Amino acid sequence: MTYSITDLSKKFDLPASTIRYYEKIGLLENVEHANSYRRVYNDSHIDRLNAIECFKKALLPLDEIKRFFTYEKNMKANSDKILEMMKNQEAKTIESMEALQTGLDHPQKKIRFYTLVNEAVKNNTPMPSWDDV
Amino acid sequence: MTYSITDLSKKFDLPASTIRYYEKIGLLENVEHANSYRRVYNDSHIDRLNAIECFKKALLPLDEIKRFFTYEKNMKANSDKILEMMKNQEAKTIESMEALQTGLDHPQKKIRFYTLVNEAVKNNTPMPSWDDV
DNA sequence: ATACAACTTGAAGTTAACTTTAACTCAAGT
DNA sequence: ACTTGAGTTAAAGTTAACTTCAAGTTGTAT
Repeated sequence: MTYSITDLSKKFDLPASTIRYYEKIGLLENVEHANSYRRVYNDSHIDRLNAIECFKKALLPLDEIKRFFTYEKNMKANSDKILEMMKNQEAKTIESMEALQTGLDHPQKKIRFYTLVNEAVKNNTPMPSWDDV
Repeated sequence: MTYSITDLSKKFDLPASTIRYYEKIGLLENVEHANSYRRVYNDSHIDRLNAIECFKKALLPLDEIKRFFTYEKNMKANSDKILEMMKNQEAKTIESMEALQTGLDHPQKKIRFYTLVNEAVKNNTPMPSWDDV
């Protein structure tokens, strides 16, 4: 099964320019150019793009994602490095999630406060104070 | 109590250039310039920077943070907008946390797999397959 | 008085991850 | 043969959030 750049563009909801860009920076490899012109992709590229999208969601920068694929090519020799990288990323992600939670506290307090403000405005009752939340 | 830019720089672990930049884009307001020269900050700026750092952790972009402060100046008139903004941000943050979790699944499976690879290499036993994780 | 450290300015430079542009190339349909 | 549409290239432009730079200013210590 082969795919055109438009097929991938639709499948992954990425502009064709982005897919070309990923090839340019080495994230997508071994892309055939039919008649030395148009790009032709196969299932290995589908797998690769799935992995890229997954890592992007995990907030890995593209150069780290690329480094992962480089290591993965010889996983026997690089399993240590991959293991370290993944554990590292796991730690970062958890840290990031905790930061998000900390960041949420403030907005959530604001939400409670401004809900009270809204009610006060609507019911023409006295404004709340921060002690009320 | 007043503070120099270096005081704030140390307190918030931000380069002075960043603090000047925040003033430039309107995130820090009403900064006195002593003798129309050096910047002098007060406790309101400490509060503001605390809020900024909090929102940054919650991954709010600087222009949204600025918009928040603008609304907050007249919270009675803008409580609706603030409320909407905060709920919006809460939703985004939760979405982001879920994406992080999804992104973690892949690395975590890799960790399990490469742990097995590591063991196989060290013990000179057969390599694992993906079905083993 | 003068040197120096700490500060100032506006403008240009940086990084990541793309996007846009301009000019070009095919293959297929009319 | 000609147009069209999908694809190509290299290079320049974009956005966010800063950082760096060059040149100038001020209070304080010698």
